[in-house]
This record gives sequence, C-alpha cells and structure tokens, in this order.
Amino acid sequence: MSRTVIGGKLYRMGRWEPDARGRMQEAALELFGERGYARTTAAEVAERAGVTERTFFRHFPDKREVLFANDDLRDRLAATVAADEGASPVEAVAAGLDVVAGVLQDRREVAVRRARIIAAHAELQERELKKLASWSTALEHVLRGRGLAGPDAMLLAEVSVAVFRVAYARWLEEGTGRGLVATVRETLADLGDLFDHAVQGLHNHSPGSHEGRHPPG
Amino acid sequence: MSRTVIGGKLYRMGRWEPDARGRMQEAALELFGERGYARTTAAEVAERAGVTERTFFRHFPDKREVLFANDDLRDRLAATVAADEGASPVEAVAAGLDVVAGVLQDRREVAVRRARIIAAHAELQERELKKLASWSTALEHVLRGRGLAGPDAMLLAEVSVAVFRVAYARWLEEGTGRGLVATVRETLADLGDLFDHAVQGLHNHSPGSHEGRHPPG
DNA sequence: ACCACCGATGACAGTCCTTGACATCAGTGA
DNA sequence: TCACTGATGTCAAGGACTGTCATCGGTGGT
Repeated sequence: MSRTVIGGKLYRMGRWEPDARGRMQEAALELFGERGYARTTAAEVAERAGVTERTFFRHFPDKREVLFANDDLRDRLAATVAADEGASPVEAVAAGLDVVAGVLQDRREVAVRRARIIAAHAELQERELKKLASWSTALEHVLRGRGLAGPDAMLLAEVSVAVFRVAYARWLEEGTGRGLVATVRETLADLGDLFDHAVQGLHNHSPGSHEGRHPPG
Repeated sequence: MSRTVIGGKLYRMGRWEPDARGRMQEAALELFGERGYARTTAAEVAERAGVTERTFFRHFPDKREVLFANDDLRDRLAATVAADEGASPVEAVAAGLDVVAGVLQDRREVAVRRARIIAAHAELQERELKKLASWSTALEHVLRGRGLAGPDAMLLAEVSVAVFRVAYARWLEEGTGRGLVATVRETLADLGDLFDHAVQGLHNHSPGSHEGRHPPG
C-alpha cells in the first residue's frame, strides 16, 4: 500500500484523502465556533471535511462525539495510577492527574476554544460530564486493582475527578497563570484544608455507623 | 373553575383528565422498564398517558427529561444550606444533604426502578450527571452567599456532590441496609479518613502555591 | 497479469426526535 | 353575552441517526 507523510504523520493513501476523522474534528471545531453547535448540522461538518453525512456517523456515534473523541487521556490516567505501585492511593491518583494535566496544559488555546463551545450548549456539557465520569470509573477499577476496598475506591475516584474538574475550571479562568499541573496540586491541597478539620465533627452526627470498620489507633 | 380531589391532591378540572404531566411520568417509567428506553418512542409514552406526542414535548423539553423532572430536590438542598447560618460551610452542606437524602430514602423502590433504567442507557446517565451538576452549581452560589471564597465554594460544592453520588450508589446497592441519610454521613466521614493524612504530604509537591493564603495557626 | 477479497466510503430510504404554526374549546371574568 | 386565556390537538418540516446495498482502490495469492 502506498504511503505518504503529511505534517509529520504517516498516512496510508487509499482511494480518499487521508485522516477523514481529523478533518471532521477540525471542521466541527470551526463551524461550532462560528455558528454555534445547534445551528450546525452534521451534514455541514461532513461537507466541509469532504465526506458525506453517513461517513460522519460512521466515525462518531453521534454529533456531539466529534468534540470528545479522546479516550486517550482516560487511558493514560488509568495506566499511570496503575503503574505507581509504591505510592499511597491518593498519591498515585495525584500522579495520574499530573500526567493528564501535563498533556492538557500544552494546548491551552484549543482547550479554551472547546470550553467556550461547550459552555454554550447543555447537550455538550452532558457529554463532558459523562467523559469525566468515565475517568472516575476507570480510576475506580484501577484503585481496586491496587487493593483499595471497593467503597473507598469509588469515593476516591469520584472525589479526585471532582477536584480535577475544579482545577480545570480554575485554570481556564486564570488569564495566564500557573500551569494546570500546579493548579491540580493546589486544588488537592485546598481540599485537605477544607475537610481536614471539618470532618472530625461530622463523625458525631452518625454515631456507630463506623464501629468496627476503622479501629482506633 | 371546578375542582376535584383525587388521591388527596386538589386538581383543577378542565377539559381534560387532570395531571397529564404525572401520567406521562408514570407511563414513561412503565414503558422504559418494560421495553427499554431506546425501544420506547415519545409518542408511545404520550399515548399511554392519553395525550398526543406534541403535548409530551410541551411538558418535557426532551424525551429524557420525563425521568428527571424534579428540580425540587436541588432547590430544597440550596434552601437548607442557605438557611443554616451558624454552621460551618461543610456542616451546612451536610445538613442540606440530610434533607435531600431524607426525601429520597422514603421512596427506595422507585429509586431502584429508575436506577435500573438509567444504568441501561448512556443518554440517561448523561442527564443524571447534568442534574447533579446543577446541584453543584446551586450549592456553589449558596456557599458564596454565605461568604465562602469563590474557588473554595466550587471545590466544596463539587466534592460534596461527588460524595453524595457515592453514597447514593452505596445505598442503592445495599440490600436493605441503613437509610440514605446515614450513608451520606458515613461517606463524608470516609472522605475525611481518606484525605486526612494523605493531603499533608501533597503540599510538598506544589511548594509555594499556597503561601500567604492560609496563614498557619 | 489475473482475480477474489477487504474496507472505507457513497447513495438512499426510513424512523424517531423535536419544533413552529395554527386551530379548537372549556372555563373565566367583565 | 363575549372576548380572552391556557392547555391541548393537528399538521408539516427539519435534523439526528440507522440499515442496506453499491462502489471501487488496494492487497494478497496464484
């Protein structure tokens, strides 16, 4: 099969232009940014990418997904957390978030563009929430694999993603402040400050609910 | 206008059967449970409720919403947190979650039915996530109103909802264990145990990021 | 060279979701 | 009595998706 290099990438040259998927993703970012998501049809995105509407839906299960097709990050997050055997669960998750944040903070401009589009359409916000929820699920599985108890695994996974979500929002708001990695770390620390003292008192409200599960000492 | 009492509720009797909205919600729960969400059309739900498809979409902005039309809970959550002036932010949120959990734990059967349907369809999971996200937003606003700094408000709001999500999952799994209220309290305490010690070490990873913001003492 | 096969795409019809526009009619209030 | 309101019905249309079949370069074996 003939091959060609375009923009540093190796392409398999077939009957059609290469990287239809990437072209559609770019076209979507452009059109959604110009006219808005709702006023752009899938057929229009496909047309700008030089393919038919049918091909669009072969690459993306639905119209929204063209903006969210990057399960890569989730997998790298999970892989990192799984790899760091020696660390505590919280530290391992923090390390995983470092990796993800590191990747994202290198493309702040694209992130801002995307965020603007998503902020304007509830359907896209739902999809974003779902994507982050899949991070939680992946994290939970990995944490269980590390030996963390099931309930604690889900709790740590969900809260960690919540922290990341907050950090991401902070990072996007900041004009040109710190990197996302540092922001995530700071947010984690803030969580500690916030709950550190407060939760002690909360134990009193549910007396007995913990007996036997957390032996004193 | 003529009025009638049905099932303890006062209805305004018009040209049509009363409570079209409620009938559609029930019909949806039934049909989605029987055939599944995807294999049930909005027109079918409407038909079982004795109205037309058009009326369905007048009551619910989209097909999913028929399962999620209860912003009531969010409002009660926000109201409770806003009312409890004396308590600390974390305690106030906990009190708010108590109220919400109290309402939900009285209808465990319906909750389980709903959860089964939602678990089977990604689109519904997205909507559920969005609903909980709206709790976060509401919480954040209320917490700011209480004087909590913006960043901390969002962090506490997001993490609190994450905790609730975990508690809700635990409560649904448990055969016939504790109530949801107790489960939420326990989960909050678990969060404390999980992060209490761990986060201290995390401060070392982002040196300087907190200087001046949290004076020692 | 020849040929059978594969895989990405095009073409097209059909279902369902969702919305806009207009009609209907019981109840309400002047 | 009558104009008005509000919830509903009716109809048409557009856009999101899906199933099915046709197309045709590239590949690999002979």
